Amino acid sequence: MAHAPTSEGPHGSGLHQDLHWLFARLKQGLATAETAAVREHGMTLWGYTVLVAVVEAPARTQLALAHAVSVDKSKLVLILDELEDAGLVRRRPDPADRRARIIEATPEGDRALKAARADIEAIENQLLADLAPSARAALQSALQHLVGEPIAKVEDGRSPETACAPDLA
Amino acid sequence: MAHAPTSEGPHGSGLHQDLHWLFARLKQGLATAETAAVREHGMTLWGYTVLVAVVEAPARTQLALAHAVSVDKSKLVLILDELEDAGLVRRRPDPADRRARIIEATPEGDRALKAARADIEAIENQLLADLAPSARAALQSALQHLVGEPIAKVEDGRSPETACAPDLA
DNA sequence: TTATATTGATTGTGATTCTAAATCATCTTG
DNA sequence: CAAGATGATTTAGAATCACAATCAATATAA
Repeated sequence: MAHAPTSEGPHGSGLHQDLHWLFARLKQGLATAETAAVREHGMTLWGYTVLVAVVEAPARTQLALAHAVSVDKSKLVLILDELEDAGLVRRRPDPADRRARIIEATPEGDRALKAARADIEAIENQLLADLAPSARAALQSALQHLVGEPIAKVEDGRSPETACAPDLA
Repeated sequence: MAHAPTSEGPHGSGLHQDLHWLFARLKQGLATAETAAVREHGMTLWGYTVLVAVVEAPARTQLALAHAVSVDKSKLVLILDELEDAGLVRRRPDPADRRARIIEATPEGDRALKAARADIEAIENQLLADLAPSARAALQSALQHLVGEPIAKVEDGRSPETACAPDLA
């Protein structure tokens, strides 16, 4: 595998060194590992993501929740169905607005989330294990910063906001 | 583990700080930006990825090529169809093995790839624009290192090799 | 108040996409 | 030459997704 691509030069070096590939690959690896992890706590990766949002930034409506996790509202319905069937969240009617449902984690949901989160952190810590603490911090901070950046070159009047919803699968 | 998952600061930003979310989000952002970029050169993102592999690490068989880019062989067929229809690659019968097809880039494919690659590098450079050169180098090197790491905790006898094929869409 | 429009949740639909098996031709091995 | 393996392609089925359509409830305006 250790192919030495001819004369690296300033740009193009190893086969895939572009950010997109690196991100895609790392994301995918984490996705499968974490999918397996959270399944043992009765949820899917989407469920986990939504549950985190429910616990940490409770929203008064599913619409707001959907926006918070960057998922389509119609998809959120299914995710919540799963979570509710698993007994991890409850859809409570909002007394102030009978259309809305207040989503709240059940005690069991809280417990499951804590456990799942611990597992996920373990996975991610293990991935980062070989990195020096400084490199680790630098990575985290760089990534955190980049997610805030608009990516598309805003040529005309195009909104840089479009296209951010990641599929976690 | 100096990890502060607790919701600090102004709500909304500290929500998802796990690696998986960061990677997924960054990958998605780059995916849409780069998809648009390569389309102007007559290819899709998968096509671009395959074309890079074809040029930089020519494989004697589609199977090997599929493995190189971590894509299913049946999917590679469609990707190559696109590239061939666009006149960017050629399926040449292998004189030594009439089953196999040698995939090679056409002159036009070479040109298109160079142009597309320049665009992609521009996009990625712009994304990294705000990072200090040192942080940039650190990020690149950290990511490069991480992709080599096995991710799944190898509990039983499970292979860490499984589950690496990223979907670039 | 009534009428209209907006919001929130859900359901349905069409299109897209991936995986896995089946197919066909060719090669290799016994 | 027969039997199995390999390479490319096709097909079929499932899964997923975005988008429109629907239904209920609220807000707004006349």
